[in-house]
Order: sequence, then C-alpha cells, then structure tokens
Amino acid sequence: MRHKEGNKEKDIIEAAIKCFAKKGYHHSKIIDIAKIANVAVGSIYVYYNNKEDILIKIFNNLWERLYFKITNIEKNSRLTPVEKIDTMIEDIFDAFIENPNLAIVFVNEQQYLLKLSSTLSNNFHKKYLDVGEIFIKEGIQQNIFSSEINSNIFRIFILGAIRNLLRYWADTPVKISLAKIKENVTYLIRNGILKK
Amino acid sequence: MRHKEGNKEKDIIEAAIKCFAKKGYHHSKIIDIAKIANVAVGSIYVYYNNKEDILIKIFNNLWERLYFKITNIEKNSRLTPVEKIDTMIEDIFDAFIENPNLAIVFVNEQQYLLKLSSTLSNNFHKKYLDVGEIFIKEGIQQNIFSSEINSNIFRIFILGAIRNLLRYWADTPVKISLAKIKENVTYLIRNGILKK
Amino acid sequence: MRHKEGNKEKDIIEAAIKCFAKKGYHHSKIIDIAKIANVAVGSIYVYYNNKEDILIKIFNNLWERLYFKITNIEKNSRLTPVEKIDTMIEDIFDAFIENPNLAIVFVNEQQYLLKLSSTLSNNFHKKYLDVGEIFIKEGIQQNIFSSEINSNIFRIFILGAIRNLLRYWADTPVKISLAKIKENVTYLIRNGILKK
Amino acid sequence: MRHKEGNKEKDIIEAAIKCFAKKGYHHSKIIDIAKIANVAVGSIYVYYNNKEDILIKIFNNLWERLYFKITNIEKNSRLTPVEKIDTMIEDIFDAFIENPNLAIVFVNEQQYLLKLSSTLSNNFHKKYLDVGEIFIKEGIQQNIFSSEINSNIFRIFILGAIRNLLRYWADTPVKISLAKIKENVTYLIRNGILKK
DNA sequence: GATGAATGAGCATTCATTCAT
DNA sequence: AATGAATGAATGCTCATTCAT
Repeated sequence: MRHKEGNKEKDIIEAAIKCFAKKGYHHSKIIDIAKIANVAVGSIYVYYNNKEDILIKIFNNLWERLYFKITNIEKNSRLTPVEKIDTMIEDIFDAFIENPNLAIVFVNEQQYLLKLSSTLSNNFHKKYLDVGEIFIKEGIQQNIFSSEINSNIFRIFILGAIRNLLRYWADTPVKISLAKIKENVTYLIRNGILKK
Repeated sequence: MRHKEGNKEKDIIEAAIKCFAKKGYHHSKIIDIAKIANVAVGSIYVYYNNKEDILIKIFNNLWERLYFKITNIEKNSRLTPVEKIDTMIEDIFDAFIENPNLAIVFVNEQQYLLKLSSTLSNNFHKKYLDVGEIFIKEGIQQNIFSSEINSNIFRIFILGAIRNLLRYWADTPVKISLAKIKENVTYLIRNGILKK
Repeated sequence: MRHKEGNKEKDIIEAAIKCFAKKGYHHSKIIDIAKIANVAVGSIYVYYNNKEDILIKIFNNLWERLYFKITNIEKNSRLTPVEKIDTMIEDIFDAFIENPNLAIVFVNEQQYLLKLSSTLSNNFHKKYLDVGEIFIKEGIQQNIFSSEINSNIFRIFILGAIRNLLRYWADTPVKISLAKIKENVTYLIRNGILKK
Repeated sequence: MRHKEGNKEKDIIEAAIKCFAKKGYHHSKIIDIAKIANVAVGSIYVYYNNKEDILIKIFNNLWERLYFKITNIEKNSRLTPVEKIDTMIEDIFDAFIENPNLAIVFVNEQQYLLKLSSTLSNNFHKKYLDVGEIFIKEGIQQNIFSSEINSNIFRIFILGAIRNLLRYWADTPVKISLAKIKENVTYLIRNGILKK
C-alpha cells in the first residue's frame, strides 16, 4: 500500500515528534503516531522496542547532534571561553529553530527522560553537559569568569533558563523572535541584570 | 470515626505530594495516595473532584503562599529593586526547603499544569509572575538594571533556572546545599558569569 | 434544621417518584432523592431498607389503592361485566392522571419490579390481576364476551396496551388528553378495530 | 488467530442478547458478555463503541429486519388492510419465536432505548411505526376500520399489548404457545372482547 | 518486513450503605 | 430519630503490545 522504502524509521520518529509536541507524550497513542507516519501500528514495533524507546531515541538524536557541535567548539583553540559559551548557546537555539516541535517535546518531556537516562548506553546528554562544564572551568582558570561560580550549578542554571524560554516561545502564539531571546540570554549570562 | 476530623483533606494533599514526588503524577495511582494518607479511596473524592484536581490544588496552595509573600515585598518601600529580587528568590527557595517533595512535584509537573492554568479562577501563579515583572521594570526605570533586558524574558529565564536547580537538588542524593545554590543564583542574576 | 414532624417517610417517597420519573431508577442517586426530600441521606435508611425498597413501596402503594378500588367494583352486583371492565380501566387512568410522575415510573420500572414481585409478602399487583381475570370469566360465562378469548392472555394484553399508552402520554410534550386515550382504549377493548 | 475471522462481531452481539436477556442490561457486565462470546474484553471495543452501542445495534438490527418485512407488506396491493395488520403481527411474533432471548431484551430494554432513539441516524423503529400507521389509516378510509379509532393511539395500544404478552411468554416457564397468543391477539384486535 | 485484529492488565471514578455522633 | 462523612467493592473503558498471516 505504501512503499517509500527505507524511510519508515525516520517517518515514525518525525511523526512521534509532531504528536508528542501536540498532545504530550502521555496523551499520544501509538495509533496516533502510526496514522501520522502513514504506517501500521505493528510497523512501529519493527523499528522501536516500545513507546518509551521512541522518546529516548528522539532525545538521543538531539543530544548526539549537539554533542558533535560542542566537541567542535571545544577543539577550536582560537575561541575564548566567552565565545565558546556564546557559540554553545547559539547551537542550542539553532537546533530548536530548525524544528520547533522538537523544542516543545524537549521542554515537556526531557524531565521524564532524565529518570531513565542512566540506562542509556550512549548518554550524549551527560557527555554534552560535561563538555559545557569544562568551558566554564576554563573561564574561571583564565580569570575571565568569576571564581564565585560553581560550574556545576552554572550549567544547570543556564540549561534550565534556556529550556523555560524555549517552552515559553513554543507555547506563545505571537512570538518574540528566538533571535531576541538568544540575545537576551547571552547578555544575561555574561552580565547578569545589573548595569556595568 | 464517621465524622469530619478536619484533617483528612490535608492528609490527602500531603500524601499526594509525597506520591507525586516519588512516582510522578502519571504513575501515581489514586489507591497509592489513599494508602499513604491512610484513607479510603472514596474519601479522596469527598474532598477532591478528581486526580487532576489534587494537583491543581497543590500548585494553587504553593503559588498562593508565594503570592502573599511577594505582595509583602512589593509593599515594602524601603527595599531596592535588587533587594526585592533577592528576597523573592529567597522566598521561593524557602518554600521548597520546607518541603523538598513539593520541589520535586513542582519541577516535574508544573509544566503539565500550565496547560490547565487558564481554567483556574484564582490563578496565583499568573499574578505572582506579574508582580515579579514589576520589580524588574522598576529596576530598569531606576537605572539599576540594564535596559537591554526584556523583563518578560528575564522572569522566564530566572524561573526556569531556579526550577532546574531545584530539580537537580531534589534528585541528587548527595546534596549541594540549597543555601549554596541560592547564593550562586543570586550572584549569577546580579552579575552574570563575567568578572566585574 | 428541618422539622416537618412525621412527614419524612412520605416526603421521601414523593421525592423518589419525582426523581425516578425524571432520571429513571438506575440513574437516580440516593443523594438526589435526599436533596429533593430535603432530608439527610442517612434518614432515608431510617424509613427504607435500601434503594430498591423505595421502589417496591411505591408500587405496593399504587397496587394497594387500585386493589381497594377493584374489590369495590367486584362487590357491586349491579354492574355488568362490560361496566366492570370499563370502571376498572377508568380507575387505572384516574390513578395516573392524579400523579403523572407515578405513571412514568410505572411504565419504566414496573418491569424491573416484576422480577422481585414474588418476594413481596402483600402482592397487591398479583391480587389485582386475579380479580380482573374474574371479570372476564364472568363475561364469558354470561355469553357477553367471546369464548374465543383466553382470560389470562386478555388481562396481559390490556395492561400492556394501557401501559404503553401511558408511557406515550407521559413522554409526549404536546399531550393527547388522557380522556381521549381512555375513550379509545375502552372502544378498542369492547369492539376491536373492525366496524360492527 | 490475530486476524479477522468475520464472526467476532456477530458472536459478541449474540452473546450480548443472551446476557441482557438473562440478567438485564444494567446488570450485564462487559466481562460477562466477553466470556459468553469467548472473546477478550478489548475485542468488544473493536466492534462496538461502548455497552450502550451494543444495545442500540441489537434493536436497530431487529427493527431493520421488521421494517424490511413491513415494506414488503405495504407493497403487496392484493392484501386488505385487515390482512396487512394480521401479517404485520405475524411477522413480529415470528421474529421473536426465532429468538426468544431477543424477545426478552425487547420487552425489558426497549424503553431504555427510546430515550436515545432520536440520536439514531437510521431509526428503523420510527419508520416501522409510520408504515404501521398507514395501514390503519387505509382501513379507516376504506370504511373497514371504525373511524372512532385514532390511528396513533391504536399503534401504541397494539405494540404495548404485544410487548406485554411477549414478556409474559418469555418469563413463563410453562409456556402458552406463541401461536395461541398470536391467535388471541389477532382476534382481540379485530373484534375486541364483545361477541359479534 | 509489514500489517492490524486481538488481547487483557490496569485504573479512575461512582454511589449505596454504614455508623459515630 | 437524624445526620452526613467515610467507606471500598465494583466496573466500563483504554491502549501498549503481540503475532498469525
């Protein structure tokens, strides 16, 4: 009936992102995803072990891509710590600008995933955060960043802030541009709220 | 024991917070809550319309308390905008230090609630955010806060950051102290990451 | 709070008739009846054993009254069999004209009751039917009614017909008058559909 | 056995008729029907929307069949109005002789259904009654039936009578034959109780 | 690989009844 | 007698997963 050969796996994950974004993970039914993907229910289980597995793979794909980018940043010795963090933030925003539905799923369901994350063999999310923390430590060592900052707290602080802004952006019909948000985030992280 | 003793309603909501914190809202069964509250299943429906209603009331209670506190901050004309924001952050942390399970529920389920929040008659969360935004605008007017900051983005930024830190704190067995986290948050919000 | 002394039992049964008529027995809740009767839930169980008991007593009251009337008809030796049946039908209609809600409960729930009727100690319904059958047998003996008629079948035939007409009447917003219906019933029972 | 065998839908409806006949609609549990049909609970919901839907379809099937028969009677121009009504009654009795359980469900639950009947798209019951009324009007026009009879009242009268007799027949362990009942009904409708 | 009918464990909610006051 | 908060057994329905074709 349907033979876009070799695309089913991708079709399914894209359908799932759409569906999770629209209804949330818990309210998305396998049959909904199957319909959006134009695929039979059974076919989903050919490519994915179960519903949760789809969500895991959505996030793994995302963090894998971001991890690839952050390692490139890390390797680039010409960048200052400030530039590294700026670029890192830019990459995160770019990933979601490209796929706003993914942003919605990210902000809503990432939490649910973290409880399972320890079971992931390739935990790109963890690796990603570790590299991010390195940037901060570098900045502190080079006396650019304040030594009063705990790098661990900082990375959690910043990702939470970004996540909440993405959620807000994704949920708001009349959008503030992501560019504007990115600009504000960059400013706040660098300077905080006080005038210099 | 057939007559109102005046604490079942409270017992249930406290049991629900425990249960939601431990298993998450979607995986908490009514019978679980009933057992923890040492109450019959039917009794839950004497005090709450349904499962969702319990969650709604948990958050409404929380935001009502915080709203009460923030209005006191607002009325206090001796505080500078910086102090107002510091105190506001302190109040949020205090609320969760008092009840760490509430913090877990907050970070995990608030998202789910926001979709229903428009239906709440007394939306203390909304009111709370509005007062917070006023503080920022005051600071900008008084030329203490940078005018490059969008107050709306800032309040979303800051609450997302705090939420993520609370989640981290609540999930981590060996705790960084909330005091330490609060200190870092205050610093980051004031000064950002760069050295002054 | 409420002290119309000595009326509670009656209040409850009247409330139940209203409620059963409006929502049906199965969809009427004890608390609904309590509210209509302006009585506490527990009070209902002071006067009635359970929900079913209320329905049983509603019907028992009805058939007791009709049985009282039919025995008077039976005793009246001046009436011909035709007149006896006419009067019997008239009495049935009168009972329901007086209380249309009772008609609705009768047509909808009598069926449910019949399954329990064998358990009734004073089964006035059964006794009523037996007297009705006597009238028919008298008519046949006196060569007024056709001997082709089985008296048992006839009484079931006639009560079914009347019940269905009452149901129709009770359900129909723009009413055919019960008088008109009664007239037609009397005619049909006497003469059938064929012209004489 | 994972693929449609084409009889589950029928198995379920037949099981439901048996179950409703034995216990009544309200006391029949979905799991009871599933067991009788030798089918999983979930399978019932593959073919029917809900419990009520099963009942609706039982009646719709019945009235569709009867409607098919009555339209054939209507088309047959050789039949007199009396013969038409006779045949109509015969068809009703035949439908229930074929399936006595259906008769029990009919007499007990049709009432419940009438409240929903307006929502049915194909309301064969309504159409059936309309054709029946035409027969009566024809008979009155042709001066065969008494003009004192209201055709609307008559059709309600007759169906109520038949329903009650069927119920009696279905409930009575030692049966009067349906043939005997049919004979009496035909006589009563034609001639009433009085001797000619 | 692809399909979708079949499955059945799982759960929120209801409501008649009870009984301490 | 009167009350109404408390109870918990009972049930319709859902939906992720399976597997014969």
